[in-house]
Amino acid sequence: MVQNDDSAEWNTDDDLYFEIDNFQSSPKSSSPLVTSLDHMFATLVDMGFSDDMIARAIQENGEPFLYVNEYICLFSFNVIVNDFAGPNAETSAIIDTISKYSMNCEPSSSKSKTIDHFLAMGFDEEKIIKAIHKLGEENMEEIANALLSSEADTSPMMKEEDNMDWSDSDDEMKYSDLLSSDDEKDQDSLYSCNPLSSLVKMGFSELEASLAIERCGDSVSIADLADFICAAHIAREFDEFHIDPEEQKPRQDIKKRRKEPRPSANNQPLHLPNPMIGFGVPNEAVFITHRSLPALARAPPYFYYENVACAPTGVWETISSHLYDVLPDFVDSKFICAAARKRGYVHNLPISNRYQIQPAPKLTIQEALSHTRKWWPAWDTRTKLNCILTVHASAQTTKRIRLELEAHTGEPSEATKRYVIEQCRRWNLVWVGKNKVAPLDADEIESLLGFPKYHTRGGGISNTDRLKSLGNSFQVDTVAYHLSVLKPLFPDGISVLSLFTGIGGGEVALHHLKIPMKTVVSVEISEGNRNILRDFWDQTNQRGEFIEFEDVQDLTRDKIVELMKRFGGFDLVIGGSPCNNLAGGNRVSRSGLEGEQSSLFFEFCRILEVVRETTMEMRRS
DNA sequence: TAGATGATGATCCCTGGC
DNA sequence: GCCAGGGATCATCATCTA
Repeated sequence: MVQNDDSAEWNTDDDLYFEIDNFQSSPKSSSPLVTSLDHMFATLVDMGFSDDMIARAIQENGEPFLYVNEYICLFSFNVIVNDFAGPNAETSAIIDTISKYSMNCEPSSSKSKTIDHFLAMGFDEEKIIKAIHKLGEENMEEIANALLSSEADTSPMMKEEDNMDWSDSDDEMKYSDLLSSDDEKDQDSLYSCNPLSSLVKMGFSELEASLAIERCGDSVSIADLADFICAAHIAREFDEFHIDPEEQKPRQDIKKRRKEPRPSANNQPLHLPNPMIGFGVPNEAVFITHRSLPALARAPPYFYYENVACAPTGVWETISSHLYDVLPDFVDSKFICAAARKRGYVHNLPISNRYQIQPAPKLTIQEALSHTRKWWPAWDTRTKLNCILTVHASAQTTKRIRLELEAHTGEPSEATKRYVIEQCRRWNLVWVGKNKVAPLDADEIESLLGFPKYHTRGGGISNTDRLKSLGNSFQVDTVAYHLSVLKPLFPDGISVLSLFTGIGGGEVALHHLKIPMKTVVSVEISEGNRNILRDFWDQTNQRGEFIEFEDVQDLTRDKIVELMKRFGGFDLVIGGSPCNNLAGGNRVSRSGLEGEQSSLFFEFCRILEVVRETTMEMRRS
């Protein structure tokens, strides 16, 4: 079982990380733990249950699991924490759970979902069905590989960056694969005669091919047209693929409720997915493991950009177009922790084999803030907090609520309940006593956002600034989930260029993932935030080199080149530029990407481009 | 003077009704 | 398909207070 004990803080549980780390770095070891788990897993597979069902059943019975490398590793925390209690102790309960899944499973729903998924990617239905029949519908990745292989002759640009052998530790090999652009040129010349017929031959429908040509113009390459169609497929998957099968209805029954978004420069409107789980979150059984990354985005280094999802119309289209047309991974952190945080992440990271750092965050307010549980009235049914902002409720607000509640001797009136709930939602209030609500304090926010306890405490930063910095930060568990794919790629450590570092959410995520940081060049305007990160660096005994800059504009081309030559380049450029002019909470200057602060996004693009160019030059020489 | 407090809408999206 | 209503949102700024 995952420990409920609050003492299991990130910063004090190094032993636990050590065990996880060892387990992941040698997944094929013959330790009793792995042997037993492998045996149980193999036995259940032999019994005809799918990997997914087994994993879900084990999770439901209290055994979290991790996706490691190319296969699922079952992982028992009580084994580690309590010195191997034995995975077989709950095997019968797990089998019972799987049996229920099997009995309750609607074959058509899951299979149609798998078929729909690959249909949306443009594969032939007959081939999909054959692949599912041969490999099992739950083996999404193998099905995708099989389909890609079968399509290779007719659809060369469908090769996926995720199909690379990530276990290969030779970075040069991986990047050379990424950098290979000759294939792109060849395929363009191959299909340059008639774009429409070429796209149809590649398996796209005539309608979507002609639509792509109409949208993009007939002068663009076949590869770009194919990328456009694939991008549209993925965007559609955001809206449809993740819908609960129980709620999924025929397309003609879905009411069109949204206004048509303003088209972007490349005529590609972006939708926020509902539910907002992007390419997948840890607790969802279904997630996308492959995507078509535009050729331009495949060049090193890896980049990871974050900002608020609910930005003014057209902003994400602009961001995407400036970051090599990579589609944002829109994720609401409420699927990963107890607080909502709707963010868009544009990155060129692989998306398969992600895993969550353990122990996983608590998913409900009552679990995450257990000290509030006994005061929580039954009529306040909230289980998730709203987004943690930079401002919090005034004492007047909580006083008004207390007086309103104290006016009733028993159960409050319905009007009072409505008022209190509305205020609680608006200001993210939690129950701290009888008739007493309070805003979250900084310590609680640190915990909810996945930071080590007291991460922002001390160092001369005021409480107000502490709350402001936290409100502007990453949700560490969400970012760590995305960055987890880097773990097998950089076993010897990673060099990071961290822009708009804030209080170091990216660095904390890498530390939690136990990815050694060889170099961190950090750029952060706030002195208080720089102090916080420097303290973190010292307190966690980092051995790498740590360099700070105050302003992104100090990172001139010459400076970047100098730093890259000194450190051998950067493996990851990470950052979330200011959202001040994008955030809904801004009543004064929500002026979009052209705003005073948010226009710094273009500095992120400038610096990333210099790093990419310099990386190319360094690899050529 | 630094830090804390409290009042200040706009925008986007979803829901539900017609 | 349209529209009104409501919920949610990495905030800003003037004023107060110690």
